[in-house]
Amino acid sequence: MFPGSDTGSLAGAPAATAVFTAVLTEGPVSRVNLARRLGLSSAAVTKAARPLIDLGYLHEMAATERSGPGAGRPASPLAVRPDREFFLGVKITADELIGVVCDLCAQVRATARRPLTDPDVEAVLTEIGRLTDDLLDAFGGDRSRVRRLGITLSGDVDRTTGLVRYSPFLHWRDVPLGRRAAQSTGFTVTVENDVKALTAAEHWFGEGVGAESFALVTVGTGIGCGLVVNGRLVSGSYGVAGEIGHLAVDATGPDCHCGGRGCVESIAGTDAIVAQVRARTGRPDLGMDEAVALARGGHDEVRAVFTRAGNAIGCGIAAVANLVGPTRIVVSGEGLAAYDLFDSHIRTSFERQAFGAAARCPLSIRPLPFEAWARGAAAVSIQSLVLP
Amino acid sequence: MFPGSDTGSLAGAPAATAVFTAVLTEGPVSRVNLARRLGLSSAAVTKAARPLIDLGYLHEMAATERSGPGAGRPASPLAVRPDREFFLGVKITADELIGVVCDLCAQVRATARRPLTDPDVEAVLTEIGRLTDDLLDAFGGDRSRVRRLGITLSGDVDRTTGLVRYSPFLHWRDVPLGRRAAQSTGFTVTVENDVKALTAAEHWFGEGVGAESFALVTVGTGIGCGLVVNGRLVSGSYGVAGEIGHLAVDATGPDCHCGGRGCVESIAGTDAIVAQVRARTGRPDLGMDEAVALARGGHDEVRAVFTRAGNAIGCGIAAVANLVGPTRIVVSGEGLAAYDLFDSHIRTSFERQAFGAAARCPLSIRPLPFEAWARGAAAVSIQSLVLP
DNA sequence: AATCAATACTTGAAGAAGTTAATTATTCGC
DNA sequence: GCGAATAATTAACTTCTTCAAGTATTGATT
Repeated sequence: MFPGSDTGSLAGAPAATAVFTAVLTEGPVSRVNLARRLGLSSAAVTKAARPLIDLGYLHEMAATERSGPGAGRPASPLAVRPDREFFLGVKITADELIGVVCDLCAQVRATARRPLTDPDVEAVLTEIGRLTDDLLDAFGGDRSRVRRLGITLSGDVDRTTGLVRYSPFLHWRDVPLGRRAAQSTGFTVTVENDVKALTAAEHWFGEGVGAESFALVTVGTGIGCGLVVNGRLVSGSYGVAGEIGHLAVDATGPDCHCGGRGCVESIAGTDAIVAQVRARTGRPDLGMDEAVALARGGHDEVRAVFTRAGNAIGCGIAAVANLVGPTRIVVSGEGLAAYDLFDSHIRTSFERQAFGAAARCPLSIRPLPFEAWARGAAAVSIQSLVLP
Repeated sequence: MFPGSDTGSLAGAPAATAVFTAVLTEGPVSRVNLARRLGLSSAAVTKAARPLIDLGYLHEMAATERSGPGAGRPASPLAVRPDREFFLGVKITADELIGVVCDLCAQVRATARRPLTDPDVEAVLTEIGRLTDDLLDAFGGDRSRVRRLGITLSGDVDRTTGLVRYSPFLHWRDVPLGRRAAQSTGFTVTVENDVKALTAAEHWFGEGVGAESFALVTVGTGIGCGLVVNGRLVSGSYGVAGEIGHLAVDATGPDCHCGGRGCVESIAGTDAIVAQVRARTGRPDLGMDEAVALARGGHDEVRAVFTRAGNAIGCGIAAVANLVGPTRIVVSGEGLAAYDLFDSHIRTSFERQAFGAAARCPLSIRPLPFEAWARGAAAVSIQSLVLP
């Protein structure tokens, strides 16, 4: 198939795939440098790079760094042409679709949203079609360069077939979303679980770049975790992986809706926090924003709820560090809007509970921009260029 | 290098390595079957198999299964010749060396032990030399077919270089054990962490065969876990992985020697159990055997200690299932001598705490024969034939 | 300015590894 | 015995990669 064809993926030639992926994720690199990193000869890199350059995916940059005192021919580092191709990303939530257009470097070029009222498959497909139209309008660039669409949602998804095995919030079972969306939109479609997609995005284009293993923790109503181990996303044999939210961290903790007890999510999930704050303040109508306001205002009992939540999250993250030993960990999600209330407790509890040198694992705690989830969807679409 | 050379490893030709590994782990298989599993053409399998047969590692078996109603030429399945080569395995513990001789199929052919009194590197090397001599004597077979030695111990080990980065129980730091043992014994030496080696053994030759992901939990004084994800052993970026013993499962639990609180090991480790039983019975001299006897005899308070321990272990295992979603899990270790006291509590707690379909993960709970640890060492030595 | 050493990249021949398609081998059911 | 079905092998070819040699470009030295 590749090289030469403008129709499909860049997969097919092992070295070409490796070269493209390395340039995409690790920025401009010289051929010699690539050869060292990939365990190839520099001749192989030269040959693998040529068709990628000819197709417009890569180009040579002017030399930047001087290579030391002694001289030598300066490198012509290879870099990605971000404008070569654009990618749509759509994240399906319970009440809306969030969409972005990204370039080849996963930079967001346009965004759009649409409310979602009906979880029926046909209705969702229709809305996806409208959203992609909106996105293309907002994008304004060359539409012929937009050929791929990534869709993500919470649930058990088979990326290779585009099948949604089970999605609780949409009440879907075995929906061939990839095939259906490809038919209705005409794009090449990739479907992936939302947390895994966000993890993949961070691994290729964010703080996880270059990490052999990596974890991304999302904090919100649910608490999830995406894992990269030995350079590959962890999928889980029974459709379950990264369920950090249902680790048991408190034997005397509350019963969780999952059937377990003392789960991280039943202590630190957004809903759980609100429930606890309501119980302690005796105000059954109170929401998250008020809870945060009370805590920031110094209400001791409410603060204690956030402290306990932060500790639970820290224990969960420490569990990830102790079990799989990621090179780095990113903590994110809409639950971190109240970031200041959690941050130090997460860190303290993580450092106490991480075993030995695992405590050295760098922890980035930061909220996500709203379109990050949709960017994750676009990122898996970018990955579909080179992954099988 | 390979094919043709009798000197080194069988690595070098990707397909040959894959074929050999598949035949080794998945028993006699026909070439066509191998081709399907490995994604190769049957021609490629034929070519890859020939040098392995010529070197005496594989042979053709007589056809066994009839291939259905309609007929066809019967397969000549490829099988491993167990006697082609033998492997030494040595596990270093705090007070003794345990050694085995295994054949190519990881069947134990001979065993030996030596007490260890001095943790000094030179002393350990000397004892390893004596133990391998004892093993060869006990083996009685063709010594020229014994060329590889695997050594395992608790601690942070770099398998690729044979470096023991840190081993607390021997007080070793940065000991090049692989190189030293190779010099002193003349064997090709592989060094690996003991739990990882046992996991690898179980993955290639035990209950983990064929599993894309797999976990082995060892229960004893320490509680550890080896993980295989996407077919590869998990190493951990900071020398930490599989530390299931230091997951926090009880926010109100005892302080652990690791600095954390409510760790599985501080509740369910052998030492922790003994300490709790001593405290509850007021008998400070009591040992594990007496504790087990009391529990079996129906002493309620002592039984409660074992129940709590089983629950903690179950929570830890559920954490593994929720995070990495292994295809199957084996629980083992000397702490399971009192297997009957744990078994049901481990299962109950696992099933309660495993999220959704993760509870379907098959759990094998069984004690280990004493030489299993040394067999793990031999297994990594067998793996060194084909792994880089 | 000419030369040298160092580094980056390219080229073409040669080799390794895999594929396809045709061929041979062996069995069952008729 | 014959045809259908399955397994294994062979041979020609494709693809990818390396090796060894050569070209390109720079800074430092003379």
